[in-house]
Amino acid sequence: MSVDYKSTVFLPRADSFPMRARLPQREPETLRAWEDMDLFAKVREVSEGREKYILHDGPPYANGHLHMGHALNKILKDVINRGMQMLGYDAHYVPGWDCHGLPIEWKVEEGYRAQGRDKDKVPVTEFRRECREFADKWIGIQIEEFKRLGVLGNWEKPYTTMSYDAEAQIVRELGKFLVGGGLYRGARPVLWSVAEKTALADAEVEYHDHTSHTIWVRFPVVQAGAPALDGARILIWTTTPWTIPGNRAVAFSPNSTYVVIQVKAAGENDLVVPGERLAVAKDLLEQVAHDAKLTDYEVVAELSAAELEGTVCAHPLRGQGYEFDVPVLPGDFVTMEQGTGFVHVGPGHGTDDWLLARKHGLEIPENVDDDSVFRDNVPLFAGTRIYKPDGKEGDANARIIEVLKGAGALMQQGRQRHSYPHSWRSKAPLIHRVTPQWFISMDTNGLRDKALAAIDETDFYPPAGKARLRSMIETRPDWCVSRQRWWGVPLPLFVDRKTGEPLRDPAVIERIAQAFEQEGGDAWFDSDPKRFLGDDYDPADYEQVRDIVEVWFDSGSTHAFVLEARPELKWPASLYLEGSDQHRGWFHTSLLESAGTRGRAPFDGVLTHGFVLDAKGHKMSKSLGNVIAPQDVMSEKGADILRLWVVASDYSEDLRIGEEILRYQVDAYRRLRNTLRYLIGNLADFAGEERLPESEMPELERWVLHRMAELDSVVREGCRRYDYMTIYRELYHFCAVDLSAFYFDVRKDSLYCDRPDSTRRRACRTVLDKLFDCLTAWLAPITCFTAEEAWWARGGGPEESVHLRTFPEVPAGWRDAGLQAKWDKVRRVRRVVTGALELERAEKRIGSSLQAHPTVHIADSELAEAVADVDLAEICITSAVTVSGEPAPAGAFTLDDVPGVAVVPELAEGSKCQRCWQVLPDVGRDAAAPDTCGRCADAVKHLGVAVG
RNA sequence: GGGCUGGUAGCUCAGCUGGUUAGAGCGCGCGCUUGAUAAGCGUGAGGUCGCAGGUUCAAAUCCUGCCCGGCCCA
Repeated sequence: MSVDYKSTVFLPRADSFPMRARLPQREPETLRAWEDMDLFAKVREVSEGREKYILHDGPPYANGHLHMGHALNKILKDVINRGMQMLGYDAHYVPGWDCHGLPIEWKVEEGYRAQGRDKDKVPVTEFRRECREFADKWIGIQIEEFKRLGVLGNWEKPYTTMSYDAEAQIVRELGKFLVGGGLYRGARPVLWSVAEKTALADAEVEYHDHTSHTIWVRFPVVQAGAPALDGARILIWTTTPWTIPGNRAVAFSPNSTYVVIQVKAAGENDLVVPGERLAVAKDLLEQVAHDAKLTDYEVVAELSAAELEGTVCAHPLRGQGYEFDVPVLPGDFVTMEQGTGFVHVGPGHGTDDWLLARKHGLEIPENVDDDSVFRDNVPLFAGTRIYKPDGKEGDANARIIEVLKGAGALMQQGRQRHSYPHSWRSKAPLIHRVTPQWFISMDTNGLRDKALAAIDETDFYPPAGKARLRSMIETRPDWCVSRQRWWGVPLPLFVDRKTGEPLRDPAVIERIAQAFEQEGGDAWFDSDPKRFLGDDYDPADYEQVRDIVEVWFDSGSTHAFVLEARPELKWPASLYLEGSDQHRGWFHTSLLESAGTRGRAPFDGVLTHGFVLDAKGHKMSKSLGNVIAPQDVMSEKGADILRLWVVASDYSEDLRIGEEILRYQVDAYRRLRNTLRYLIGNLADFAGEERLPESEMPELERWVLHRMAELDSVVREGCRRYDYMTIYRELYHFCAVDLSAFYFDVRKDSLYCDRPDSTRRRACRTVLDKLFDCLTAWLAPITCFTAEEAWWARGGGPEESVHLRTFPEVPAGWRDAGLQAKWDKVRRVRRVVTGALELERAEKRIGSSLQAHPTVHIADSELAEAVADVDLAEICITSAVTVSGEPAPAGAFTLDDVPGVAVVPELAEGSKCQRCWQVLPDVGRDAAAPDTCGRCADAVKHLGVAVG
């Protein structure tokens, strides 16, 4: 009997964009399509001549698979690049890799050990070749992994620090410091790995717990600064007995008070002599007495720090080869946390010590050799060893303790577990020792000041990065750029055998650079020195340095051999973007390198992101089993999910990731995808002629346009400020709350049932078309795969890829604050209606809201005015609404936060239209379309559909 | 141990220079729809704003200490 009108309803058709996204399968297909069309080249083509935006890639290290930190870093870079590109810039992104250095060298050595080969019997260049191959292999792997994340860049021509041109330029950069006098050879304490026989960079050091000897040693006063010290002994405490032979001073805190005590008795401690007088810090007296088991003592004097000045001690081993004086000096680094308040100073074994010694012109002994063995000239201890190659303790400490005991200098000994520096590779404990190393001076040529000034000229995101970098530059010591290893750029230095001075000749440097450009750094080892020295110098007069350049200088020079060398880029970079650890890493060294050679930073802006933590906010680690690999997310959920996670998170802090968090992103993704799908479905047969000028549109449409104008600002501003979290939140809210829950829901009736030529439907579809245009563009930097899929699903636009577009221009006229204010009020009234209907549903009086005909009593004049010319039935999705100015009857439905509105729900009169399901009085009047309302009957007839 | 940084509902985030019952979305519970359906709509319940003090008429917002996390450094 009843007619099936479904075929006359214009339901969305979105087969080309299914909800089942299958991202793990589809994304690789999209990638292939991009490769086939050479998307990156095309993007470059369309942006030719535009202002450049250059995000210079901080090079990841070429070993191992990507982890979540890499994924975060590269996705963030990609989102920003794409955003700037769509903002209208030419954002040419060149990825790069850091290739030299110990980790790779170590890996290759591990292979040697496994094969029983001896590294020392392999020619340097063969070893280096294997390192190069190792790096090459991992670059290839990482390229594929980065591409899978959706990262768009110049993968055809990435940069590497081991390319010949890079190695050559690194030599030239170092040459600038050399010729300018900023590079010098110095002896100063470095953290030295006995196991690897090399100095380590700060970044190569890890702190682990380590059990050390602790000793309390007495230094006899030979020249008292204050009478109370006459004949007394100064007590020091240290965890490194082996530094005692290197002692040259004792330091005290200039802000503390000290005491002299007389020992009366000591229990179970025959190393203390009753009657002797000892000087210690007042605050630490009790602790010292307890540790040294002084059972009875008396404070005989109290001394200010100033009274200590001028005091001189003897070395505790005076008479056995240690005859020099040991001055007692003020030192800011002395703390009252542990020990005695006096710190023994070994200028060769600590930075504080070294600085103090330099300040007071003390000797800086080089007591220990590469193997941590005391040299022949060290009395009593020559030949003893601090650490064995496997990191175990040698015989030095025991011997020193024994000798101190014999000399009556030792007062007490023990052990303490504490944090201690270790090598990141061998995990062996390190020592501080002075070695001849090459340094870039922070002060020659005003490098520190230049760098600090450059920081002030730089924009930091978030701003806190500025202070962080600044404080590091302010306090850092000279930059040690030499390493005693094989895999790196050779230090291009010849040292005059007579003077010990390096040859500072630009021509020599340039000859070295030329050779490296042709053959790479291997040329250094393969060539006769004459090749570099030319005819001007006699090779016999010079020693060729065999050290290599530390890797941070390599990466600090990328701006020179990438940004300056490639005409398609620009110097300085628009932005450097890395994790917050790079304040001491790449940001830091790039700044120093560039400030030293070019007088300014190689970047206009610096952006730092936090670290990826697990769901509970803890560091990811294999041992905790809380590691989430990007490859797994990729194969289970898809890159767009990971990309959503990145932009939904506040990258300025640490980011958490976990199963629940990812599931949340999957849900969010589905919502966004469904929004696109709804647009595509309702625009399936949209023709350009259908478009309606904005001026002829209903207010509801113009309200959507207004919202689009707002979103446009959010997107553009967010891109400029790298604030994607806000973009994401606003976009999502717009899709879920404004569109899906309101606009789409309200306009469903019109889209499905109105005549295609009706103004209302045409206006709506015009807006849907604009929405599609905007949303695909706005989402393109974020969900790059899905935005493209949607773009293609509609048959594509004028551009063959969504990524060739820029953000659509949104006419300023779309903004209408008055309309916004009015429709906010309309929606407030709507909420009261939907609330009332919910009660009706609970009471089972209605199911669909179309069954209702509420009466809305509005006492609030502003709300009444807002609603006056609005079809509330349409907006509330009911079949009818009666608006009344009469006072509401008792029991009418109200909401506390919408005063002045009361709703009395009733059932709609009439019968249900079989086409639009509204309940209307005029259903069934037109025999040509039985059981339909007037609007639908007209639509059906217009369609010319045979009914019945 | 030091510097920097953070700790707001189950989750991701808003809450500006202190001022009514701390917000949003998601998730969850309940209901509707079954013509966005591996969808959509409505609605409800969730928070001692890390803890403890203090300043103030008033603090999630300011101060101090502590606890827990992170980065960097020693």
